[in-house]
Amino acid sequence: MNIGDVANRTGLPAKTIRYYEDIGLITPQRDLNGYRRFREQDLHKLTFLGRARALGFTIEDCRTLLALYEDQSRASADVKQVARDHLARIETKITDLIAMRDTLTELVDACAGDNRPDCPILRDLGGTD
Amino acid sequence: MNIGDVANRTGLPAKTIRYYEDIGLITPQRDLNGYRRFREQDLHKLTFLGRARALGFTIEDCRTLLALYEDQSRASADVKQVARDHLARIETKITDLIAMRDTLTELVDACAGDNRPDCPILRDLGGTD
DNA sequence: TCTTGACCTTCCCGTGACTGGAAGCCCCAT
DNA sequence: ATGGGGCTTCCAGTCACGGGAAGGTCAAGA
Repeated sequence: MNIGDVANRTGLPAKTIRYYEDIGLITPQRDLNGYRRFREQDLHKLTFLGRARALGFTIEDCRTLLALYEDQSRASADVKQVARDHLARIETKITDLIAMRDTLTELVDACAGDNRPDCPILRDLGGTD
Repeated sequence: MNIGDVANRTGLPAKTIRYYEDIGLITPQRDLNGYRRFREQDLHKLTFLGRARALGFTIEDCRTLLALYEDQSRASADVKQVARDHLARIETKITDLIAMRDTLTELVDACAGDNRPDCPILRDLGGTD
């Protein structure tokens, strides 16, 4: 299978697939003409990577998870730890974003949004209290 | 005032302040020895930038907001629009992150986290349904 | 057989908002 | 004069790709 077919079947852009090879996440074979030749195993890995990335895991997390995935003697505790760390980072991000959202919502609500210059948003940012 | 004092008073790293000058957000004067000399006006702008960045506005948003801030004849509607667009982006991010969090939480909860290899997290990622 | 167009290859640059570090100048105190 | 801290510029790296150029390959149609 060529990269275009793999891109179609995995939903990953060809560029991304090449990038994943560059950084050693996958190692597809090569045809005589230099084209990458993907086997089912590669497709499977790429699907794995696509899902892990969709869950927000970093590339390095993905590398770890992929290694665990392939290691039949892994301990599920190791996988769980990676996921839990990632979950904690996500929780932090959500908390931060919600704080931003709340502040912004207040400011937006307080702003008349007309053609006059007076604006609580700018007042807050400028610290003109 | 030199950059170190400004960094202390604004809480922004000196590197960041230099960067903001590089990209034209501020234009401090220079002493004869080449040192940046900051006036109150610069400090005020930097504080503004610090707050706007803390609310997650992009640098380009900040550039726009700063221009509006300095424009005495602005319409508050323009400010509000920038803030509302940003708010919408934040809401989207929050939604995405919450979806990730929920999925991850389910997976983490389902994983025994012991020394056996069986793991629902990897099963899900691998799509072995 | 030739050509067209879709595919594939590598390589390099750009993204956002900085951060780290090197090399070197400046200033003040001892 | 020497030491230490602060300042300067410039270059490179971050993360996970995306855009685009220059060129090789392949299958189908005229």
